[in-house]
Amino acid sequence: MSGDTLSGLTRNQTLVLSALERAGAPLSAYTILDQLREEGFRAPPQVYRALDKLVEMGAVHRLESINAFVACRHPDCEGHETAAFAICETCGQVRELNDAHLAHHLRDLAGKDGFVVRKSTVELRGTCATCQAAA
Amino acid sequence: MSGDTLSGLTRNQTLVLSALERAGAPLSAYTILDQLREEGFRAPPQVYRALDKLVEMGAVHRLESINAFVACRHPDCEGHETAAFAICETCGQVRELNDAHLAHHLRDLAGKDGFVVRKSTVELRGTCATCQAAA
DNA sequence: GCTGACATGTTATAAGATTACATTGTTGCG
DNA sequence: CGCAACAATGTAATCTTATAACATGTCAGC
Repeated sequence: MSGDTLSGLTRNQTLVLSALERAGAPLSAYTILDQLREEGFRAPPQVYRALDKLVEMGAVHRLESINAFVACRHPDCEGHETAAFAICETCGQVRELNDAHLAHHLRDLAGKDGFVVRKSTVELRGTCATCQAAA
Repeated sequence: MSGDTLSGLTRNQTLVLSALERAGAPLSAYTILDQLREEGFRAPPQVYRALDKLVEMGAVHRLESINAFVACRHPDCEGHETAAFAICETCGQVRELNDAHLAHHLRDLAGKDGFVVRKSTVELRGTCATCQAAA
């Protein structure tokens, strides 16, 4: 292997993951790119390639409904293909909801028609407790 | 009112909805645009404006995970904000799953943390029964 | 030192969505 | 009628998100 830094991550992967962990909230690929210009990043593929791998290995989730990426908080949990997310539209914070029940329920629901689920996207947009209280 | 054609839809809204109904499958905004060039469509806003209204009134759903739009098959059902979709990655067909249980479950799950859901996105990608059998 | 595999760098472009502004059309009303 | 007000439409430009294609670098093992 070549540019290892930590537990099998390459330099670019490490940088992208750190940026997401630092943010503690979802970032768009282009925001990450901007934050890593000082580290030498210059073009989108550098970010997207790292993100692809990180998503593949379960360290990062893609939030399809807002075209953004967020570091996974349960690096050791099972259901990376079936996680659900609660996205606060006020503060941008994301909570990862892990519920095996839900995954099962979805599989069953679709399965009634003979549909086989490969990947499920569950994203709830609304207001988190904190922002609710502040309103 | 101005360009009415049917039940309160304007000309452009009618054209866009017809295109989606004709397709019987999800279309991207730009595909719709291309299909409506002969009817005089020339720029994205004409499509997006119509789509916005149609989504708002529940006649069309936006599939966030594939950046596409699909005509709603249950024009009279309740849960337009909580519908779930099974999207076949082989044939492109979409099945709309309506399950009040699921909506409740999601609200409860998020609600444990005090999160209030405004809109939920549930999209399952996989293989439909037909394509499964053909494999 | 060569080679094969993988990571990286770089340019360009595709695809999706919105902003801003000009134009037209309808309606209500003096 | 004439005109103001508003809704829908048309149009150009731009912005954001994502990928394709190709060049370069790096290291392991022979």
